[in-house]
Amino acid sequence: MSYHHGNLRRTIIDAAVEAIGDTGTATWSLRELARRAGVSHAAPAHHFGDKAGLLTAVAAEGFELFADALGAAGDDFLDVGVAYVRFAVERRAYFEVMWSPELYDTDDASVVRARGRAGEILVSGSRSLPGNVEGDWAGAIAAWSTAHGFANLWLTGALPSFVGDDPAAAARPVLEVLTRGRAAAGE
Amino acid sequence: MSYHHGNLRRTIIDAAVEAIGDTGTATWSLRELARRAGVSHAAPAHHFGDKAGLLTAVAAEGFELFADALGAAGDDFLDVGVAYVRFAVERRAYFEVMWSPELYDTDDASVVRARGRAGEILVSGSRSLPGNVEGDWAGAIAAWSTAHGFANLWLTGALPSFVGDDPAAAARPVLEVLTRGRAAAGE
DNA sequence: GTGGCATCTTGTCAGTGACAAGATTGGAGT
DNA sequence: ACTCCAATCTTGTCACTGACAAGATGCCAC
Repeated sequence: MSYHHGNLRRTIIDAAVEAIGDTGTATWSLRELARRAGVSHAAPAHHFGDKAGLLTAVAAEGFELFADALGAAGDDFLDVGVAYVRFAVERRAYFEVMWSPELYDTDDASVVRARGRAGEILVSGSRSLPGNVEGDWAGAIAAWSTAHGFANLWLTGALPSFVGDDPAAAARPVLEVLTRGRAAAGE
Repeated sequence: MSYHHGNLRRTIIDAAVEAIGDTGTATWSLRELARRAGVSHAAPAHHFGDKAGLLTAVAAEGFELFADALGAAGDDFLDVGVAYVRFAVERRAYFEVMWSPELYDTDDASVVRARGRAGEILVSGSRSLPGNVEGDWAGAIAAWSTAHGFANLWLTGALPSFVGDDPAAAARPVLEVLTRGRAAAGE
């Protein structure tokens, strides 16, 4: 092992994401990540400043991955919603950090950019809501809230067991509730 | 100040709730709460064992208050949903702890009891969903998800500013989306 | 090939959670 | 009134943490 690690920044972020996925954001330490990477206890500080700096990097990367995942789902409201839930479960660590603004710097330039990209994709997805009219913010926010709420409830383990063990399959009928009767009612 | 505080348990819980409301669950320490209560650094440990024990007490009390708030809202789905959001914002500290299972002992007897009580009220509220049929778990979970998601998005500050500054007023039209056209479509 | 700079290390400090052992006190039983 | 006991709180201690300062190393542009 040479003096310079070579890819410490990437390694530390990956270790952080893994640790967060295992036990959350509070149970590990920068020093533990440093040990795991075979590096001194102060090395991560050079790249991230402090713990909030590391989590800022995780959040920024998370929003980028999130935007990618939503974008790949297409233009249909249901598909975007399912992708929203799928991302939350499959990349749980990123998702949890992203929505914990007290943990990182929400005004960081890379965070703002990535979050903006994800937001635009979300808005364009809500346009395919049946019966959607221009400026119907209640409908768009209801769709967002439902996907976000379902994802959070799934992650906290609060949902009853009969919804099954496949989050995407369970989310679809729930999101469909938002479309029931809407087209028929001509709203 | 006598040797025995007299009401340390209550005082520590209140101080914890206040601190969580200010800056979250990670920025304060048991020792700081002890100092604030004018008590030695190890006194809280007697009542709660450790930090998780304290948060377990907060969560249990939170679910009790939550059940009270939902119960007081009546039987209408919309009113219960609005009460859900209002509780999340007005008692933010309790709400955040309640839905952070990694912070406390979710199997604690008092937690299980209080959470069960809140769950029953929630289920009975979903029965008033327009077009509700017996066993329509997608509808009930959609309602729960929407209220829960809206509350979380509000708390994280993710919602656009045009929704206003009154969470209850903003939540109502969003929750109403779930009822649009449903009765008319006879579903 | 050398100077500069990003990268990483060593050293240190106050603060933290957790535990052990001892001090204090109110109150129940007699 | 007295004793004793259990709940409550204190003091002392340990390994660990985040944060900072100062120094060592080695890659790379020139």
